[in-house]
Amino acid sequence: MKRKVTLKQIAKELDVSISTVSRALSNSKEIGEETRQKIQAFAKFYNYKPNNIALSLKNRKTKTIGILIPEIVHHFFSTVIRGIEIVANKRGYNVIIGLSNESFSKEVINMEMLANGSIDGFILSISKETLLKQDYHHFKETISQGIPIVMFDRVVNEVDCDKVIVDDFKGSVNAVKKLISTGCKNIALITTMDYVSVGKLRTQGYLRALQESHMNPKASLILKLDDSLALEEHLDILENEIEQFFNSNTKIDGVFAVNELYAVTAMKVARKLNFNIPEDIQVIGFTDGVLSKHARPSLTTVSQHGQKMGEQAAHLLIDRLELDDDDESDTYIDENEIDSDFKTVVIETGLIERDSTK
Amino acid sequence: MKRKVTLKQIAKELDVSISTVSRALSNSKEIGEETRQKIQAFAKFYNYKPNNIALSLKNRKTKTIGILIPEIVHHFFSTVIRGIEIVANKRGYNVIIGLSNESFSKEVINMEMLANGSIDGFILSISKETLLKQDYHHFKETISQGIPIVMFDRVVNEVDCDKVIVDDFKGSVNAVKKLISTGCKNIALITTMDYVSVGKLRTQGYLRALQESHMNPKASLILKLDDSLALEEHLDILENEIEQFFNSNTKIDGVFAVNELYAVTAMKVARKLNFNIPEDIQVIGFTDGVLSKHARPSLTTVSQHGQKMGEQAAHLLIDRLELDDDDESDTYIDENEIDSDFKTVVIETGLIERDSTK
DNA sequence: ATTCGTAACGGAAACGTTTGCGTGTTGAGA
DNA sequence: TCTCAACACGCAAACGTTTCCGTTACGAAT
Repeated sequence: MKRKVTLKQIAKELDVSISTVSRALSNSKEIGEETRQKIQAFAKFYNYKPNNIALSLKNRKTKTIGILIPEIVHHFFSTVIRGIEIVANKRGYNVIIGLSNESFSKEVINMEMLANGSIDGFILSISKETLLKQDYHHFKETISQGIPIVMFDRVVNEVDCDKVIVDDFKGSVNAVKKLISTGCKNIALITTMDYVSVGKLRTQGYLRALQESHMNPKASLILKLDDSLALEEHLDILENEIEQFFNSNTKIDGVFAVNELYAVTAMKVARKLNFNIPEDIQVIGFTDGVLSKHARPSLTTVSQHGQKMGEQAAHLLIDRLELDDDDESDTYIDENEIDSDFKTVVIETGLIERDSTK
Repeated sequence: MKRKVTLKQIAKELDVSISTVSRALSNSKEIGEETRQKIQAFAKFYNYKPNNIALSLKNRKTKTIGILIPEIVHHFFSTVIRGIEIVANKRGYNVIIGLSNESFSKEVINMEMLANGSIDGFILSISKETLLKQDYHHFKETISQGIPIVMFDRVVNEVDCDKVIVDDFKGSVNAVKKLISTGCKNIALITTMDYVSVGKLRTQGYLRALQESHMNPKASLILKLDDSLALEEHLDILENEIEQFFNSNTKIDGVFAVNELYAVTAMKVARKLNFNIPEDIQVIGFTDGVLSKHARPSLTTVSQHGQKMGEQAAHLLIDRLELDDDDESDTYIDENEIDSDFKTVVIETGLIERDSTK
């Protein structure tokens, strides 16, 4: 077991000082040609690599970014991670992952763990419980400690930071308009409780689309489901809920669902009730994941472009990190300047038309 | 922007020495009651948290484990990560993720980046390209540097380390036997090229099951597909391949596929060719993911229990890390002892019976 | 011969901790 | 009054780097 070789060991072995070794390896021309060659050869032979931790301590930056998400077994989130990882790696950063599991306390704990020097900045999506409690102190404290945050998808106005979102509102409007334009008269909405920002926006989009087409929204056409039903374990309950919903609204000829699972379940129920898709009922979902492609019939969805969101988020964060490098000067003057230029990047959604619509 | 407070600052502010502050905060009884209270109160007020990087440098351990996987947008891998994260967090570790994207060089690069002090140990699944090249020097070097590795799912005999696998062979045998016992006479196998270990084992399981039932395997019933077809972009090509396969083997009444995608695609093709499932053709897949639950009909699968694999892997790694703590003594004597007790944990597969089988 | 510039290198601080050891003060026992 | 614990605390090293600031030696210029 040959431990990694350090500068000190090289120095001792070659009978020079540590600083000479360090300089020789960084090709400083302060060191004589001969010694430099000797040191570099020795270092290469013993496969010297500088210790990251020591560098982090010295430079006061870790070159790693922390990702904090509610759940990882989730197509959307994992595509975002992939996006982040790609640009992070390309720009010389590592990513470290924390899962909140939709829990407020886990989010706080994780955040504090990583904020103690482990990472340079955060990219995160807020947990449901946090959104419910509307307690954002941990984000604000982290930011005030000089650790930048970039939020994606589930964001919140109360926190000043860079954000990356999709236009949930516009995406929904377009989806519902598509249903309208293909003849739907009674479009149902299957959504979640309002507290998760994205659910709310998608609901608003649905309403706006109806309004713009001079159609009256009916409460009976809106099904609000508890989030826990989205868990795989409660599939049957979800199915029952939707079946009841369908049965008490026989005229439904279009469904807009705020996520993939609701949409495919709606299709399943519709078929069970002997509706034909898309002839009798058309269905559109939000979030383009694996299910949409393989459902029968394949599902028309609003695509969120998770990977692109991740890439954008990573760029935003790293840009800010490297910008901060220069202004280490502790100039209090331009704090306002800096505060004010937080960006919110909006990723365009797309409507991927498949077989569940005409 | 209030930077994180350090021991030094507290010491200065309270006019004591750094060591006194450190001891007071760790409740050392070497420090007088009064000073201790004062320091603790001050620290709490300014929300002092020890700097992780400094601790890592001092303790020569980072309390974070590196995960290296081929792909993250993949149900199986993300469940494994979830498993790892859960026990890692519970035992006080963080996880940092690297993606090889099935590329040998990215695997090496990522490994070297993290091995330079960033992590205490690895949990990984080998990339396809690495398996093809059969070049495992990076694993061996990492291990010889004192950084333990735990491999899961895609493992390899050439490297001495802890491993966590599912019994691909036995799982496949059971699946195929299930098909046989329900009357299938001509069972097709849809698999990948042999170089990925798991594909090979599953193929062997298929053959063994036939053999034990005194059925002759026919080459015409085995479809070996290129891995690239598993990508979502090439769905149609995949579909065509399978359709041709079905057309040239009209007697097929059972299908065993080595992954979920091949299985659902086979079902899609079968239905298109007007076969009824499970009456005319039964189908079983490997890997229980989202698709299996929501396919029509729902797919009977061999479940891999990814989360459990992750949990086991994390336990194995952390156990070894904390064991190594004690034997820092540089005793050369028992190196053999230690080398020899590498464990290979086998996770039992289960057959989840759904509607694609009788 | 003295000064000076410069090439080539070493010392030490700093990043933020922990910890072994040393040291000063106090009180009690002889 | 002297000695000696015990107590309460400070110093400094160490983890592995980088970098600022010396210091030495030597040849050249004055």
